Amino acid sequence: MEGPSLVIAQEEFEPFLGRKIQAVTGVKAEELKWLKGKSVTQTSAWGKHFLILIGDRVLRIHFLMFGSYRINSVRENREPKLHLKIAGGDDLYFYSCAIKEIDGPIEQIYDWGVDIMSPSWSEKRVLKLVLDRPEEQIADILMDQNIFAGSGNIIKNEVLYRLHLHPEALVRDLSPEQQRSLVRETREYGHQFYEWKKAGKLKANWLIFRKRVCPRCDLPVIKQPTGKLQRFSHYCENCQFMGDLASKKLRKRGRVAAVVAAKVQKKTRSSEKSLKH
DNA sequence: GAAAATGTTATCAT
DNA sequence: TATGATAACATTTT
Repeated sequence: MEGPSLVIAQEEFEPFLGRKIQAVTGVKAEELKWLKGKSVTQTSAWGKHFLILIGDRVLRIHFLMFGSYRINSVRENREPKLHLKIAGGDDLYFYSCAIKEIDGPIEQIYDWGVDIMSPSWSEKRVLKLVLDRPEEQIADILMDQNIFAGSGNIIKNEVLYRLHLHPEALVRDLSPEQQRSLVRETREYGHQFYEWKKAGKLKANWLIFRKRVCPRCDLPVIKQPTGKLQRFSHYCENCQFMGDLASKKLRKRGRVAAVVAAKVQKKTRSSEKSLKH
């Protein structure tokens, strides 16, 4: 689950705030039985962390790749990690997720300036963090939760495709404009993701992720692990480039090579000339 | 039915 | 001590 989905979760949990927890069951019930009789004060989200505040205690839920939650419906043949029975007859279920109590207050442990979904998101701060890592591949940068909290593999691939950037391009090979648009577009796409997901149209709007051919040029999509993280990248070799500075360098190298070739040619010609004499 | 995949964390090795 | 590789976890989709 990526960041935008957690914002939706947070909205869906609002009706249960301040209502008494009548019963706690599920795999983690024993260690979480202290929840009984209490009520959720607030929920929050930072990146992919779903935070449940109960007074001054904080539960952190991470859905990882396969986690899910249900409100007033159960998943068949599955035991929830946690099931909260709420006064008034509502039920909250958490499946296949990592639940951990953490030490608050959350404002001191989380920096919302890097959360792509937060109103406190700071372009300046994020750009600085990106520029601090000139040698890294941008595919790795977009998965780094300390820089783009909430961004995941879908967001990574879609953003890079939209910007015509190759996943293996290095931060330092991007022009300053490209570096800035990388930062802006990731947040922008996160919000787009949120709207599409709420409308049930997320998959319909994927351009490159899990696609067979490039929607722009019809060539086959490359799918291979990239960077130090070795997560799969989906990209088009024809439409995504290594960055403006990288291509400038290549062009320059090309020009230098051409000049050298011309010199060699000239030299050869003149030595041929002197041989004739 | 195998393999990959909206991902992170703990543990062991270097 | 820090960095890196590997395993563990868990379940739907391809």
